[in-house]
Amino acid sequence: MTLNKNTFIGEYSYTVDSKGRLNIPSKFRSSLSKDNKNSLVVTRGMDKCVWVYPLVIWKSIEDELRKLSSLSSVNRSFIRNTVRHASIVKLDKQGRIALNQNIITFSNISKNALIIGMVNKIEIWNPSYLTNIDDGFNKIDSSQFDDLSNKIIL
Amino acid sequence: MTLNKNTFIGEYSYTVDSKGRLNIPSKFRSSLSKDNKNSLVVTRGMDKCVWVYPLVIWKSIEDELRKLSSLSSVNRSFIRNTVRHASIVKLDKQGRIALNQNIITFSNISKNALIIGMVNKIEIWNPSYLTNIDDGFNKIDSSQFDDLSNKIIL
DNA sequence: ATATATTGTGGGTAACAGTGGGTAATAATC
DNA sequence: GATTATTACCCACTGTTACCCACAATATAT
Repeated sequence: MTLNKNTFIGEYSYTVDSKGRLNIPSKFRSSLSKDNKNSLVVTRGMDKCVWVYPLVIWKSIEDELRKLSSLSSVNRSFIRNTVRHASIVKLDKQGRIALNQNIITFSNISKNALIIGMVNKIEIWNPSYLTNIDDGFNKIDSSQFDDLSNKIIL
Repeated sequence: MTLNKNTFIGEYSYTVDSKGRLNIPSKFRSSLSKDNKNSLVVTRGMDKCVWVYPLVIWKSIEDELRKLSSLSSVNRSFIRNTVRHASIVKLDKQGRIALNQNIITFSNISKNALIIGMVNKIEIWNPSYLTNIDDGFNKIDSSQFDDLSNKIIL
C-alpha cells in the first residue's frame, strides 16, 4: 500500500544492462497514478544525478514554463536549460526505462545505480557520487537549517 | 508518447545534407497536431538561432501582432523584425524541412545542427554557438532566477 | 514446506528513424 | 522555345530502438 499517488520514498539499488535499461522499483511503479500512462520524464538533476518525474507532474511544470514570455532572455535561458535534457520515456512490460546517452554521460552512471525517492520525484545516482554528497550533508553548519525549521515541522 | 500537442522538449543532434535538408525529430513530428497540415513556420530567433513554430501556433502569434497599433514606431519595428524573415515550409515524406539561405546565413549552421524543444516552439542551433550560451547560463547570477524559482517548483 | 505469483535481469528480432542519392516536375535564364 | 538550375518526390541503406519472450531469484500464499 502506498500513501499518496505519485509519491516516492526509500532507496533501491539496481543494475543498468548493456542496452542502458534500468528497472524502476516495484513500489514506485505501483505508486504511479494511471493518468501517467506508464510514462516518466527523465532529465538532468541540479546535482550530478538524474531526475525522474511522473508525466502528470512534469505536465504542470511545462504549463508554468509556457506562461513565460520569450522576449526576456532570462526566460529563454531558463526554459532552454530546464527542458533541453528532458525526455519522455515509457516503462516496458518489465517496468524498466531506457536511459539515453546524454543522461548516462552527465550522471556518469555505468553498471550500478542507486534510486532514491524524493517525494515528488525520483533521483538516480552513481553510487560513488552519492557517498560524497552524503559526506557534505554532515558537514553543513546546523545554523543553515534554521530557516527551514521555520517552514517545516519534523 | 507526447504529453500535449504542439509541445516540444528534449535535444537532438542532426546533420544538414548537401541539399540543405534537416530532419525534424520523430518525436516532434508526432507531437504536431493534424491541423498544421505538415507545415511549420521558420524564422530568425532572438538569439543567434532559428525558431520554428507549428503553423497553428504561428497563426495565433500573427493575431497578437494584428492587435499592435502601427502608430507606435516601436510596434512597427517589432512587427517588421518578427515577420520579415518568416516563411512557411512543408515537411517532406521523410519528415525533413529545407532551410533557405537567409536562415542558414543568419544562424551560421553548416553541417551539424542541434535541435532543442522549447515547449511551444523549436530552436535550431549551430552547436558551437550553443556551447557559449550554455556557459553563459552557468555564469548568470543565480539571483536572476530567484523570481522564477518562486513561481516554478522543480 | 510446497506451490504460485511477482520481481529483476538478459537477449533475439522486427519495426522504425536518420541519412543519402537518383529522377522527374517545376521554375528560372538565356 | 531551348537550356539550365532548383525544387519536390521516391527509393534504398544502416544503425538504433521498441517489443517480445525467457529465465532465475525472491516473495507470497496455501
